[in-house]
Amino acid sequence: MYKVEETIDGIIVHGIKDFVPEHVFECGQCFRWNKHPGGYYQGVASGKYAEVMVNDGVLTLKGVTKEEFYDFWFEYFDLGTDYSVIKDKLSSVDEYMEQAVSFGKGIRILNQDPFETLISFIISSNNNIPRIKKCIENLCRDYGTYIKEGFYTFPSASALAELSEEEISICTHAGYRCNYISEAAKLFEIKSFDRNMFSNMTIEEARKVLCTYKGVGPKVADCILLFIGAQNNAFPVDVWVRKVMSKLYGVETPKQIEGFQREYFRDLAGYAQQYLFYAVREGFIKA
DNA sequence: ACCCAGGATCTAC
DNA sequence: GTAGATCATGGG
Repeated sequence: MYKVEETIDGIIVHGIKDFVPEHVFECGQCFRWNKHPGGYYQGVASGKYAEVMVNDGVLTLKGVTKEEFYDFWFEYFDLGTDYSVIKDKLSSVDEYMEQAVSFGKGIRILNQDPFETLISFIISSNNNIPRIKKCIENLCRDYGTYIKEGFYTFPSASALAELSEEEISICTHAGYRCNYISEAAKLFEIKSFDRNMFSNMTIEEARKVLCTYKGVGPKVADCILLFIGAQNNAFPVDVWVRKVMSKLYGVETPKQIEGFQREYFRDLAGYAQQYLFYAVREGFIKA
């Protein structure tokens, strides 16, 4: 399906479709990838550093071996999913979706690390993306493992669990969320979760479990379910999506939105949400 | 000084 | 079960 070749400092993958790194990394699902002046994205996922570039159907991954690609990056970038099918279906839903999909045509929903996603989206609540990224990078620099100059792993649950709230506060400046981070890390040590566990539950059950972690409510729970790749029909509703739902579709309350998106987007709700969120937040769709 | 950001929690009804 | 106040932080 894909042809993979090793190079002197990484690999190249042929036959790539529907993959624009800027769309993938800037659409709000992850916080630890940044554009390098050299034109590629660099970042760390699950303890592994990579440089990412896509040109004419060829994915270049520097710092990655063939083995690491099959063991990890293939799933991380969701390369087993054909986004052409998803985009065709969503584009035919209505004109807003057609616009949103055309704008974010290179989005792929990543399969991210559960604990990192949990903590990252706890930090995201009532916060803006630049600050979220700073909080997370501070956390990684102080309590993650050094990889190379300027790059660290995301801290383990046990590393964060043994910190005081004050230590977390001094490090992150995350305000009242420091208590949530501390409590969630401690609970995760006792009661962890993964993608497989939540994909074998109904979405309602999975949400209920996630909301037992302090700082996780309905919106953050859906972000976690979607961005660890457990539930493709999770539909996170933040201030931007709320605006879209109100102005484009005339649904207001959380219950109205839930009922509408389920019926309207079905099993593609998560993808629909992400195309809409990206297009609205970037000002391509006015709402 | 005020408003906002990928909201959640706590309290009161 | 649901409306309202409150929660730290930094940027506009």
